[in-house]
Amino acid sequence: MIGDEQLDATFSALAHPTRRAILVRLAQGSATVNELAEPFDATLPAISKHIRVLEAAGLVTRGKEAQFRPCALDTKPLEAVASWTDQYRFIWEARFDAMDRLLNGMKGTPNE
Amino acid sequence: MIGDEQLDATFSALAHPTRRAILVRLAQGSATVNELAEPFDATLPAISKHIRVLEAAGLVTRGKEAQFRPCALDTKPLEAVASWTDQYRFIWEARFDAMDRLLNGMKGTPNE
DNA sequence: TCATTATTAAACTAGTTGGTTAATTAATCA
DNA sequence: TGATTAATTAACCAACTAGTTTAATAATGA
Repeated sequence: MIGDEQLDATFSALAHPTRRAILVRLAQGSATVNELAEPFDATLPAISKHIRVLEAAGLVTRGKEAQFRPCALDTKPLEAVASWTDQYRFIWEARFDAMDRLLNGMKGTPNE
Repeated sequence: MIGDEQLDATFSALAHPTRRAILVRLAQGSATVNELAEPFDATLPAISKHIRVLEAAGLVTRGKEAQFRPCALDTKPLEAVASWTDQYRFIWEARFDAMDRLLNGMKGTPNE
């Protein structure tokens, strides 16, 4: 199970496009801070702070190799997000099913 | 498809426990602002502001009935979150599969 | 009309966020 | 050792967030 505070940290980490872009990059494998910073206009300290936020949320783990501090993705908090959203899935699937019945002209509704 | 800004708004709306609790309540059906505020210690204006944030993210839609402004859940942004997290699913499923092979003593790995 | 109920607006505050530049730490390399 | 490279820390700032209290709006009901 995942606590409220863990979800707070995860959602707020995911709320920034730069941080989401960093995660997309890390999905392809580990990278150093400089490598991660390269595609962005922001300064290195700014990226460093974003990485910290991701780390605090448990989305990124860090190693230590020579003068590099390689970052790696940890998907556990994303699994937690996925199972949180799953609690609403029945609602949008119900909506989808209703749409589907409508489009197919089959009324599987109570009054038939 | 969903833009970056839409995801920003959605994730940051979901980053607050009070707002997530409001959504849980709304999953059971529409409610007025006062009904939504009832379980919390916060003042009514505070809850009103939270609802606005949810509304701005498209997670809540509002009606107008007499002096009530009933809130209803809209799951579209949650679907967007679910499909965003899905792009990482292969990673955690790979991890799960590896764990599974390990526990079952079957080495389906390259060197065999 | 007047009082009540539901909700929002206004004004303010403390704390956080996201960014900057300049300085510092720490490891490698010549 | 000294220079270079990688990354963080410090100090600062503007904008935003989450909350408050008090006041206003708007519809209902006596």
